[in-house]
Amino acid sequence: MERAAVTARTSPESARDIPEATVARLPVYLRALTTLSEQGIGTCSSEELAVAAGVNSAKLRKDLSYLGSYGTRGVGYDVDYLRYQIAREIGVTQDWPVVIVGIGNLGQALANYSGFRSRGFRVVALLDADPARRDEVVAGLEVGPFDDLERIVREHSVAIGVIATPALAAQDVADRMVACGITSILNFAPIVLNVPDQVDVRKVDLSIELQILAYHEQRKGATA
Amino acid sequence: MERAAVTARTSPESARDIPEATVARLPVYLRALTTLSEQGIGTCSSEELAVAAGVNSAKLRKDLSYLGSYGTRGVGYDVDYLRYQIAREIGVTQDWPVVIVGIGNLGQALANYSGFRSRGFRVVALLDADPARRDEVVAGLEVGPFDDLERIVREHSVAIGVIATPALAAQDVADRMVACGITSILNFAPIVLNVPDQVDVRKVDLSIELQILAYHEQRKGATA
DNA sequence: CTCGGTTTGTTCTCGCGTTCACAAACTCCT
DNA sequence: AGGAGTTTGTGAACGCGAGAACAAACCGAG
Repeated sequence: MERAAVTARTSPESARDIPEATVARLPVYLRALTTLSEQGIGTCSSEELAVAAGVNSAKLRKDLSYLGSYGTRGVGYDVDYLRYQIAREIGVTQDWPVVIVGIGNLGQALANYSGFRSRGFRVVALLDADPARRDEVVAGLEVGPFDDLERIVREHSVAIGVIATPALAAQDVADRMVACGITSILNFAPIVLNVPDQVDVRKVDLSIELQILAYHEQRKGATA
Repeated sequence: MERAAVTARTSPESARDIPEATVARLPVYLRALTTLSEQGIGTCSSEELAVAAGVNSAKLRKDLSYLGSYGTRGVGYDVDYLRYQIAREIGVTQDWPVVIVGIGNLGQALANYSGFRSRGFRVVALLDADPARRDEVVAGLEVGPFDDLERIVREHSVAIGVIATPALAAQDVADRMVACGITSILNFAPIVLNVPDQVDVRKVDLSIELQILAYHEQRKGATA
């Protein structure tokens, strides 16, 4: 498979601009490939992978083409090879340290979520401002005071923070995270965070998702 | 999510085709308006509301224009009036009954999430296939057997189901939900669900969100 | 009543993302 | 070796959403 090296352009590798929409789908492909691999499937066509990932095959091929030419015409894709290439592109071949702030119901659920560890993320600390939660052990980690944030980030070179606090505390937590040098935030609090441009924020909002479903549900009822 | 143009004609109001991107932002505006209202603010301009919602004001005005003309030129929007109009459009002026299946860490967190009740959703049942979880009381509700699904859906006219099970069980749960008449599913399991076209599915995937952050994080490091 | 200042609703343009369709490239069979 | 059958990678067309810009509409002062 030295062919890949031939098609490489000016930059050594992986420095092309990948569209945001494609980036959002790469993890889906990665998961589908992992499933296929676990089923002992060594090769798959773009059509098979597209079905497994829930997209259309043309889109899949175009997405993969941004990474390079990792398939073989007339044959398809080598499952493990493609899986590695996507993982490398996303950056989950090594582990990313993650800190979770706010260890309520949701924070505990996140801490216990096995999908993180198996997908390139390692929870290095659980922090909570509430002294009542201090020293509880969740998922094998002691819950520490929020003020430990700076030390944790420094010692573990944490770049990614997860906010699972109530809405009122979220902005303060975000500010502190940014001050400590965290540059990517996953926010579960139902509030719009204000952060500098160079910091990436992704929001997961449960009630918004339900409201979107409710809108469509309402329209279904109207036509019936 | 392709929403077919079902009834594009003949409707008094609020039946216009609202773009999917706009629908996804309406709940954000709704939340921002609620916050403003709680602060005692009676009127706001598109610029103020846009800042509170984290979008640009031209986009906000365009979004609102799909609903109708609810503002006053030279003045702005009446906060409570606009809030009601958006709530009505989304369909959260009445309560939607919701059933949650899979009462592990995440399911419990969801059951306890107060944002549901306050935003037009009412959790009517918690179900789990595991007998060990049976009869536990979570958020004031007894955890019932998964086989109760059909009865619950019928008795409460449930249209929206939440799946918080492990990946392996999720497709079976979805199939059963569809068979019972549920037409909107919020899926937290890391798997692509296969459902009929008329059923809406929204996916919340924690590790995918983190992987997207990791991709950008990796690129930041590469340039620095 | 009129005029200046303000803010909405809408039109227009541009860029991104999706999809189609097909040439290029590979395998297998004869 | 050559041709038939597959499947990838990509150029081109198309549609949707974002943002800029402006006319229409409203308020208040004089």
